Amino acid sequence: MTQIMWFRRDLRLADNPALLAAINSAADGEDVLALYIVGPRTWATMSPVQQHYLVASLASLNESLSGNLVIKYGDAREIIPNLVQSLKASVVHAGELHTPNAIARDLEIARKLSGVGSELKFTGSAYAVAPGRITKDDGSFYKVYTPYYKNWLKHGWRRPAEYPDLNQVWCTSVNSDKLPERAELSAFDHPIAGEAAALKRWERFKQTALADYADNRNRPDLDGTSMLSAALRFGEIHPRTLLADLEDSSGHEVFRKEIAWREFYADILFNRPDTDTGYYNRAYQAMEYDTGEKAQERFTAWVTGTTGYPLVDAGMRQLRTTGWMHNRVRMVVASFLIKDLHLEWTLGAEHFAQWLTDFDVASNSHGWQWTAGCGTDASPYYRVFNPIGQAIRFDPHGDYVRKFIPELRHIPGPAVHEPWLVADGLAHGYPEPIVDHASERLEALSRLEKLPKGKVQSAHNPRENDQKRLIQSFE
DNA sequence: TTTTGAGTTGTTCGA
DNA sequence: GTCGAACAACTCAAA
Repeated sequence: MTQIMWFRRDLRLADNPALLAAINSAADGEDVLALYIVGPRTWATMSPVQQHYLVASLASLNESLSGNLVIKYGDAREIIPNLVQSLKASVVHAGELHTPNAIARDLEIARKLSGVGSELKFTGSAYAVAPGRITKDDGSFYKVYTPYYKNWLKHGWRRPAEYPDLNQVWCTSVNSDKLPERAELSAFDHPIAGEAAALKRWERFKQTALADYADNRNRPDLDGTSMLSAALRFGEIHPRTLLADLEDSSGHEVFRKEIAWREFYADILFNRPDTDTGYYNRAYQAMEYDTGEKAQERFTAWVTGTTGYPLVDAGMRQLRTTGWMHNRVRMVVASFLIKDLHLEWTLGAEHFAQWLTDFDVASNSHGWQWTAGCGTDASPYYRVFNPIGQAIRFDPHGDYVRKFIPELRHIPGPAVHEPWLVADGLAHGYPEPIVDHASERLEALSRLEKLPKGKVQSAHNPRENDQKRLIQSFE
């Protein structure tokens, strides 16, 4: 008999309750299969940076498991039941996932397993407080961040789980599949994947940047953020591990709130699964967007970082070359796509999904919807980012822009943010602005005013009962 | 049921 | 250059 540990978004050994459950459940004579499954459709839509990061993270996990990680390539709906039958596995252990597609898939697998006398058992999740657990007195979920945060704090979380005993007998009778070839990476630096690298980065962030996080987190020109987003997305480190180290000072508090934002958006998506790609506030479906050839050209300029707005272009190029973009810049490029180019936020969300190594459907979709105005925030309609104002404020010396835009490196200081005002500023091929921000801002405001006023329409959620049933008691 | 205060991240304009 | 007001109306949470 075999216990199966199915790694998904928890590519680590430390503080991994599902792994602990698998090892502790293995009775005398039972081994444990450490398994990861790469889905062909997922793989095909991943950017080169995402593919390389995943492969590196799996290699790191495999090393921690002394080479006993088995990687399969295919549909988990087939692979899991087949392995259960061939190994006569009694239980498949996993950390619970809370996004709509994962819930549907896990439910299907759970049904298949129960049909053959086995079980898909969830222990733990990717969150300090699992989605669905924080509710108001009437049982409904919070739609505003601040009261959610207060209750999230009050709810609290467990201490990190103990380290597993690796003197476990691992199942070695299953062979790994070979993954398809990967596309080549750009020459830029990329984050180092793996649990050890994540812990090291956290230690370094704590010592160098956490104290000033409240001030510096908005500065893309500084090394002021944790750079742990990809590690959190792949579960190389658990938010509990971070929270356990935080104190009461200002920088620590702001960082704690960022962790809570991640959990808030996961909770919103869990309760409104239609918002993975759909509008949270459906009144905005009536928004007027540009279409046609000109819109297509503008979208291409946005994607390739050739809009003529240096901060926007630096961010878009950082995304494609490193697989990451600073949070402040994400808001600026999002605002630019939606309010300056008048294109639908879903286009931007899809592009981010393809290129961000830290892509997380809840944070991505709701981050975009926040900017678009259709998200949970009661965003004032007049909130339109000025791409030049933001650049001068948050990249005050122009260092960030020059790093990612070689055509502008000859312009010193903050003048780089308005190269068309500098003699020879556009001499190295950098384009003129493709739109005029001042007039596009007014255009965006006028389109927003035309939207019908109305209550946020909550879609019926046909999977609600299934989701409630899947909530385990760990968090 | 009604009421009250609050709601991540902004910009512009005029004094 | 700095600073406060204005930019809508609405939903949400809690009393």
